[in-house]
Amino acid sequence: MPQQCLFGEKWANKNPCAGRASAQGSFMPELAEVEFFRWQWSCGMGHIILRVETHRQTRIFRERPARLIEEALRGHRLTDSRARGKEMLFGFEGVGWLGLHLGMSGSMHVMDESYAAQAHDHFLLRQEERTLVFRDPRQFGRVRWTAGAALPVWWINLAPDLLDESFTARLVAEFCRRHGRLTVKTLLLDQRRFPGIGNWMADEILWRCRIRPHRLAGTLSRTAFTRLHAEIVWVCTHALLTIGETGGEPPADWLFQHRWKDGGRCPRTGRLLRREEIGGRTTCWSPGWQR
DNA sequence: TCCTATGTTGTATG
DNA sequence: ACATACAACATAGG
Repeated sequence: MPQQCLFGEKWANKNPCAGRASAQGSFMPELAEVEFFRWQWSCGMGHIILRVETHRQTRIFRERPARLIEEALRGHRLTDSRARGKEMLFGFEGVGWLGLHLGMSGSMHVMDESYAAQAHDHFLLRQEERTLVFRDPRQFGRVRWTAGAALPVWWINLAPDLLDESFTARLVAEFCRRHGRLTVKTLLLDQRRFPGIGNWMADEILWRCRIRPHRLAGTLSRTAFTRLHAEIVWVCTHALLTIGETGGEPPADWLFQHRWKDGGRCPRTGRLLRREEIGGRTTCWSPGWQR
């Protein structure tokens, strides 16, 4: 099974976190951030989990008891690592699969072997030379475990990767027509068709398409479907090349850099950006530019 | 003190 | 049954 990783599986012995203090901070996980965090743990590949430490009462273990996961992982090698959208899957010698989701505030880190857990470090995998850390203050994240060599059903049923050739403009059009009464903003956040797109990516894509986020999906033209597809692919690709690879941020000519600032201006028109709540999520758009 | 937060899900409503 | 809307989850920071 080929891995969906833009950069290949180039893990080495080095710690990819080294010299990247800013990435230890808090950015919220969408497609590229998830890929970045998945990559962080790659330095643990091929190494045995000596011991697992958990905060057993936290919500991230609501699907499986923490104790079960502790016992399942102990003594086994981390041998597989993949991401699709916001979901991650780590394999252990055919013994089972660890599924991770970062929720709203999750992050992953690599610390030294004697690292002491901080308040929100709910899940620590101890290896001989390092500790793999799952941190999540708000506990909207999730840890799953599926025993056995076969890929978990929930993983197999995930929507196709947005950078896979099977993701086409036709699929976008069909989904928009099927849910024609939803705003296009709400639609882009649907992980069943657009895995990995989150709030900032949705706004970025619509801004590049010059489509107002309020537009009902059923009112979009054929041209709009084509543009949507193209910008989805473009934003995913370039987010992975910036955020995904380095843990940094996209360039100043992205909406990303302006969307949260009061008085932020559209990089294309220079006009003030507007923020409104659409479908329960704060949405940023550029009046006059998006129609 | 009150408001916000880049996500998902269970439940209510149409 | 099906699609859509929204409160709830838990914590930190402005």
